[in-house]
Amino acid sequence: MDTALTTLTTTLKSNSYSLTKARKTVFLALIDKEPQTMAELVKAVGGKIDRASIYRVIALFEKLGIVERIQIGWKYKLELSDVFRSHHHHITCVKCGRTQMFEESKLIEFELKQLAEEAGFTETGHQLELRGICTNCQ
Amino acid sequence: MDTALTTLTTTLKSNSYSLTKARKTVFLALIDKEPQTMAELVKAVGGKIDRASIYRVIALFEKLGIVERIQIGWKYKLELSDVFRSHHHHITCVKCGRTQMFEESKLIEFELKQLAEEAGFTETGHQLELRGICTNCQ
DNA sequence: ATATTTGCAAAGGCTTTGCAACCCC
DNA sequence: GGGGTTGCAAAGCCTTTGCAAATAT
Repeated sequence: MDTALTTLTTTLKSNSYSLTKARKTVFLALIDKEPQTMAELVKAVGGKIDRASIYRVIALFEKLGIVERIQIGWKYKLELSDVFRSHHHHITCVKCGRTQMFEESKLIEFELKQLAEEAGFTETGHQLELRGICTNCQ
Repeated sequence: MDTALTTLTTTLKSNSYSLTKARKTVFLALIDKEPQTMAELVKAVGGKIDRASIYRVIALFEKLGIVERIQIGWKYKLELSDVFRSHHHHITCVKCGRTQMFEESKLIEFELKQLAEEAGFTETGHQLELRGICTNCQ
């Protein structure tokens, strides 16, 4: 986590942004946590940081690749990007709504790159969202 | 397209819903079209159908599996589901924003099912969103 | 005929914006 | 000190909801 803060500072500095109280607070609220909705994030740091600033910090973090917006159904949640966590995706139970992460296989990653190429694109990233029924709900 | 309308009617009827003017109009605005945002859809049929009704029709169509909400970045667009179009996904150019569809491979589909199983889930569906740079923008 | 569906208008959320005060380097 | 940032309040979207009128079978 100390390393993480250093990485954050470096990323900000190298893009000519400063490490402010708001940015640090939002970052700490995201680290080592499950993906959060904006509402949850606002609840978590709302007392300290203004709603509008949270939105601005998240927008900046997304631009700098610090945060990723992942889709859960038609809503989205926020989590730190692959720089701070290993590359993964999520599967959500359509019955109970529980979300769980899983590592992606190298094979699929390779194939996705290939698919993109066949379509005439150079892949720069992807998002994968699985839906299913979890063990408890079967 | 005549077949499509028949399928629509059947799907509605078998769920005890009727084929109304609003539902037919929205359906026709979606058929054989690129994925549309809600705003575009409203613009397309807005003169004829009220905004609120369009939302209600889309909600119903989603529930019945007639329409799918696909993610493009952090927005969503609407298109007819696999029942009316073959199963596919989209790739979006991060530079020019153009979205293109591509067929998914059986291999990937199989692997996704497997991944879900390893996580303890029975897969019921998935969404895949690729980002990349298209030929024109390279 | 009557249960469903629509249009209208209004409310509810979420997100963005302008601007003065404030903070970081 | 001075430009980048924040908080506040207000505005802007997008989406949902209640209800009376219109429609489908």
